[in-house]
Amino acid sequence: MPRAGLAPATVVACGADLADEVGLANLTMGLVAARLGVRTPSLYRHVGSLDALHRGISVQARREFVQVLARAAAGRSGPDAVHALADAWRRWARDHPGRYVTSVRAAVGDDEEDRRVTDEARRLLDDVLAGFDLPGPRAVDAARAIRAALHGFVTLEVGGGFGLPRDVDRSFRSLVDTLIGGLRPHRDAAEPDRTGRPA
Amino acid sequence: MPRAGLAPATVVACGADLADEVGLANLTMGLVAARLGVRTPSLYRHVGSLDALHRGISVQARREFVQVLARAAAGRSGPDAVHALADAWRRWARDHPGRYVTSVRAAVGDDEEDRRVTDEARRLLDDVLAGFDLPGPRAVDAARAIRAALHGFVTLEVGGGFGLPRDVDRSFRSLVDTLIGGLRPHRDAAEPDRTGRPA
DNA sequence: GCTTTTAGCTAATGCTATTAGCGAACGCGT
DNA sequence: ACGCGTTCGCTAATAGCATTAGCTAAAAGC
Repeated sequence: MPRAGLAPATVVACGADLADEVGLANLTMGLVAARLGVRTPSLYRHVGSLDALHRGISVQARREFVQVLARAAAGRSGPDAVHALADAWRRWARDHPGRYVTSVRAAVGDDEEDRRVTDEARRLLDDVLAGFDLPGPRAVDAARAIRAALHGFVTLEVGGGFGLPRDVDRSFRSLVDTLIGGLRPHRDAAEPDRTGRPA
Repeated sequence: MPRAGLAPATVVACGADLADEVGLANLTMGLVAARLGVRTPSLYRHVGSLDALHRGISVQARREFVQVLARAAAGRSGPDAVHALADAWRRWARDHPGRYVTSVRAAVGDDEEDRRVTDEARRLLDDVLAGFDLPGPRAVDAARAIRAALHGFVTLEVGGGFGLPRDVDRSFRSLVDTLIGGLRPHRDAAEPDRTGRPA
């Protein structure tokens, strides 16, 4: 019997593809094995468990995701960069729903690779926000706000959470504009400008 | 053998409690049965399947959630109402992580009860936003923005997505303020300022 | 070529959801 | 109080999935 020539990365990559196709919740060891032309127990030579497979997919997904975001934001700055980042974020989540779900899970503390790619993502967002000259704590708040808002939006969108699918593009742009509006460096604490226009 | 006196609502309520305690993903028919002092197959007299139990929990959770939000926003208006709503939203999600996860799932079309409570939630948010005098389409965008941002924030928070647990309160307030900042009625469409610096 | 490692296989275990079918408990009308 | 049909909770059984044990043969190193 000729060997299949698998490797951990092969199994993880296949799992990632399947997660996008059938949904992470329906991803099964048997499904991965079938696609790889192999019997289910054979996978355990390459990934320790289904949980380990999830973690592997998560790390791979984050790596890909960060790269896509970095490419989108490259050469841009300010609001332009934020819009580019947001659009890429949303598109990637829509194109890779399974990967996206895994990518949000908190990194397990003991996984070095995991921590590294997570840090990379944080740095990317910091870089995009650097042009706004926010003081330290406000930069943290801003990064969290953008992460939360974009994540929430794409989660609701792919989950069918929005009633009508119509005009979702416009709603997304509006959300991103609102976030950008909150990036003005002044306004020390928690009482924004309630009277004037943003620019 | 004396009967346990179960009812669909009993099983669903117990499932909701357990979902909060052990996480929705770890909610099992056997667990619910054990807590109710009953054997697993007995549950099937009251709920059709594990999936049906999830749907039941979802509807109950949404009902409770909407009521909490309504109570929080009652008697307030404008930014004050938005803050109250947001704080209640976040607190409820933290106190009921299992319920919260189910509550976000898209309603299945054929469930009348489900649709009703979902509409109720939408109306509540519309009411809170009514004080901002937003033109129709902008009100839709605003509602979606708030839903997305709050949902994303609490999801990341309960999932441990934020690196440091410190200052999360401040970040949340900052996010809500930013959202409120985006609720100013003018600014006709979705093209605020894409060229210069935000302020 | 021979040996040591290791990938992939079959067989087996355990957990979970779910169904079938039994006997007792309950509600109701008399 | 009594019978009677309905319904509840139970045991037994089936099926799917994750995972482990242990065999065999391919691959890799000498």
